[in-house]
Amino acid sequence: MNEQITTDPSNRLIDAAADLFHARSYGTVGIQDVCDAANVRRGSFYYYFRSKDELGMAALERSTDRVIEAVHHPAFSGSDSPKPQLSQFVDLLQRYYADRSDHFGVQVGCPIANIAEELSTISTDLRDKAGEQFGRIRSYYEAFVRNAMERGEARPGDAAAVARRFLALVPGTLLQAKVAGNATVLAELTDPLTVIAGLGIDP
Amino acid sequence: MNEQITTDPSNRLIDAAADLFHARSYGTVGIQDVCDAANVRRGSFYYYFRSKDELGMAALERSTDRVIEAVHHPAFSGSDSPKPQLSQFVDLLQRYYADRSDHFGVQVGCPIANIAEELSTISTDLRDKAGEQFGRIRSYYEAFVRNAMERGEARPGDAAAVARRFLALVPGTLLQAKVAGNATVLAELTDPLTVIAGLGIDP
DNA sequence: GGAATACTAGACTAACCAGTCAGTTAGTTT
DNA sequence: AAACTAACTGACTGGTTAGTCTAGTATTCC
Repeated sequence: MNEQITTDPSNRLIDAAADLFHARSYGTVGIQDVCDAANVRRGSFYYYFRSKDELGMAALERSTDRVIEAVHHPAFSGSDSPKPQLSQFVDLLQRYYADRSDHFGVQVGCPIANIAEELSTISTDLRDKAGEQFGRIRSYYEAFVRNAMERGEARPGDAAAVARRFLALVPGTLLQAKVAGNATVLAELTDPLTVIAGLGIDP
Repeated sequence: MNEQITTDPSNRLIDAAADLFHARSYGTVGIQDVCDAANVRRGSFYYYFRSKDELGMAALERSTDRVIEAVHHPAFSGSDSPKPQLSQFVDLLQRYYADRSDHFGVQVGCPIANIAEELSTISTDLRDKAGEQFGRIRSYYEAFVRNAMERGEARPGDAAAVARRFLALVPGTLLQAKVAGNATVLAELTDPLTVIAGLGIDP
């Protein structure tokens, strides 16, 4: 599905790593595992990456690319008004993580949070890279909130602050789904996001 | 501070493990490290615990004990009205994590989320134990919200659902603090918690 | 055709890991 | 004092790890 033999080895390694780190963890996935999944010989690995950390950073970026492409971009880039945008966002989010969890055979959480939680206190490089990826996602939230405010459909205020709350709530909810072993909590996301953004305060 | 030589070896191991897993991660902390910190000989470890996972579960419980004792219990057990309770909660939370982060020399996140994120897809035992610990904390939130609703100081509704949102938002915010390397986002917690709970909706 | 570059690959190193086990010590019971 | 037992220990095992090294092959450019 993701690991075609047609792409170059470097990309295959990144794809495989993004998958494996997401499904398991950084620590429990060895370079050998990634190479096996990417159909690359272990000796060749260090031709493409200087270290496991470097692969981890590339995998973080790849994971973010994927989720933005599947969820944030389609949900927030249209010309819909904020409320349907938000419910489409939650819808796509649910679908994306249902797909991933199905594919891996286990309920997974946010791939960035996964690595960030495991390694932020150990590697500043990976911590910074994770922060960067969260920032990419936050900018989608911020644009959404700012637009909603400008349209007068959200309570006026600090759009950046609201975006930070989105960014805490969404991976937090994904973690609860992961711990519960099912995705039911994700369905409840629309409500608190709506409330936090102060959407539809006009009645 | 936590590791007195006066307590029994089992408790010293659990305390040391809770600290080390919190400061680093489950995977990067070896049994040798825990034994060194607890002043227990490595051969003795398996007299007290059957496996590293068993120690991990005990450490999860210990971490929850600590944070409840320092934050949730004092904040929510008094007879204060909901609003000051909530602001005291955020206050104590900030203080607790400032202390821990100072002690470890690095900004840490939620210790339950730490292990849960790393291992939920790998060990169902640890996943369930983490879920159990989150449940203990959730019950504090739920009691708080239910009380606020009964007092008529919060928008009536599903107290359990609101508690679940608290449980997503708080560790989520702690993760953002960890990734940022500082605790500034924690100061912003009162506001979204208030809004989510629908506190003070009377004006 | 020959040289340079891009890429592949397996063997190897040195360290580390969780877990086992045979055995010792210290204290109590009979 | 002999037998028993709980507490404790260092050495060991089998396996895995990230990363290095060197030799090889394919491709491309001159």
